[in-house]
Amino acid sequence: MQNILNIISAIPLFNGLPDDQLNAIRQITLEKQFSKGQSIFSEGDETKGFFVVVTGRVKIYKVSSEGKEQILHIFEAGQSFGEVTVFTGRQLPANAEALEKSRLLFFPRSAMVDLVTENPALALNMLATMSRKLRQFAAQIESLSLKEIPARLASYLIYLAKEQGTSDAVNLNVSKGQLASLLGTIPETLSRIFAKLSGQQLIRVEGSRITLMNR
Amino acid sequence: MQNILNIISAIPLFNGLPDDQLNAIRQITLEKQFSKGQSIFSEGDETKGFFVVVTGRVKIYKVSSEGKEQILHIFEAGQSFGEVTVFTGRQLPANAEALEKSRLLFFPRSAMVDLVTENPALALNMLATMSRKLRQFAAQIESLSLKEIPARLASYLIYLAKEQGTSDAVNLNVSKGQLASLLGTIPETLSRIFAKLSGQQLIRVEGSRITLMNR
DNA sequence: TGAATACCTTGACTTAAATCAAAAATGGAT
DNA sequence: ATCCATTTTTGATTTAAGTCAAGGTATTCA
Repeated sequence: MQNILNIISAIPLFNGLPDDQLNAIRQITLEKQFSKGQSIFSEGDETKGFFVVVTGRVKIYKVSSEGKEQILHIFEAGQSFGEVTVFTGRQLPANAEALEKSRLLFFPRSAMVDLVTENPALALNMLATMSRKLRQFAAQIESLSLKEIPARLASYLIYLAKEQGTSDAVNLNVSKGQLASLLGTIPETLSRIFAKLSGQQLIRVEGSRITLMNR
Repeated sequence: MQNILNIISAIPLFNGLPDDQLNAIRQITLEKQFSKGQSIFSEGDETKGFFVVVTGRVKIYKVSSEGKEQILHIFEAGQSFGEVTVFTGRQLPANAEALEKSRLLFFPRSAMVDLVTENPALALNMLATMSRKLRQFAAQIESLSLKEIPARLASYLIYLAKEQGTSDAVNLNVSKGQLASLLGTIPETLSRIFAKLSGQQLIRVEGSRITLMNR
C-alpha cells in the first residue's frame, strides 16, 4: 500500500501546504474502499465530511421523482467531492456512487473545519477548488438550457479531447448510458445523435473510441 | 448616506467578524452605483474583485450564440456575487446587470485575498457562502434537466412563498420575461403555462401577484 | 392626456426529444 | 466457446416546448 502522506501531498486541494500541515491532515484522514456500483452517500444524508478520490471514479447524481437520473459530475483521481456541506452543515444535496472499484480518502467534518481555521493556505485552496466547481456548474447550466443535445455532446467531446491531451480522438470514460445522463438526455436520443453525426462525417464512432473529423 | 461600517457588519458574509476585521474590510471597500439595465461586468472580463448588493437587484446570466438568455441567479440586498473567480483569478464566467437602480459594495481581489488569509473566520464564512451557491446550482441543474417547465414554475412559486413568508400568495419580483429566462424557457411558453394552470384552478394570476390554490 | 415603448398573451405551426417496444450487439462469467 | 445479462441501436409514435406572427395590455414619459 502506498504511503498516505505521499497520496495526500499529491492532491491538488492540498498543493503547496507545508509538511507539518500535511502531517496534521494525515492524522485525520481515513481510508475507505468502495466496490463498483456501491453507494457512497445519498441525498438527504447528514454531512460527515468530504472525500478525495485516490483511484477509481465516482459519479455524483440526482434522481427525479420518476426515477430519471441526472449526473452532476464524475470525479476521478485527485479530485474532491462532498465538501459542499462541510462548512454549512446541512444535508447532502445529491447522491454519490462508485463507478468502479475505488479507493477514497475521507476527511471528517469537524477536524477539517479546525484545520482550515488554522491554516490560511488550506482555506485558500479550498476556496479555489469550490470556485472551480461553481464555474463548472455555471457552464453546465448554460449547456443544459441554451444548447440542444448535439451541441452539448460536441462540447463534451471537445472537453474530453483537451482533458486527454489528444486533438482528434477521444476515449469515452463512461458508458453511453451514463454519458446520456451527464448530457441531460436518455440513451436512445444519444444513440440517434451519434448515428446522425457519423452520417454527416463529423465523427467516427468505434465502440467507446470517438474520432473527431471536423471541429 | 448610511455608514459603510454599519452596512458591512450587516452583510451575512461578514457575520460574526470582530470589529477590527470589519474595519480592515471597510478600508478596502469601494462603493458603486448602477442604474437600471446597466452592465456591471461581462463574461470574459478579467476578475477585479467581487460585489455585495446593498440596495437594488442584480441578475447574473449567460447568453447563447443565438442570443437567448439564461438567468443563473438574481441577487438582492446582502448577497454577494462575482467571488467565483476571486480565488482562481480567471475570467468571469457570466454577465451581471442591474435590474434596477442599485448600490453595490466592491471588494478588490488582492486585498480580499490578503484579508481572507489573515482571518480564518472570514475564510469559513466565504466557504459557507460558496457552499450555499454550489447547492443552489445543483438544485438548478436538477430542475433544468429533470423537470418539465410547469414543475419548475411550481417549485419556484413555492420557493418564493417561503422566501416571502406567505403561504398562499406571492409577488413575482421579476418580470414574466425574466422569470421565463430563470426557468430556462421563453415568455410565450411561460404565458401558456400560466394560462393552463389558471384554467385548472391551481393558481390565480393577477398581474405579478400569484395565488396558490393547491400546493 | 396621448403617444410610444415595452411587456404579455394567443394562435398556427414546426421541431427536437421523450416514450414505448423490440431487435441487435457487446461483454463477462462459467 | 456459449450463455446470460447488460448495453446499445433502431423504429414508430407522442408530446412538450420552441418559432413565427399578430394582437392586446400596461407603463412611461413628454
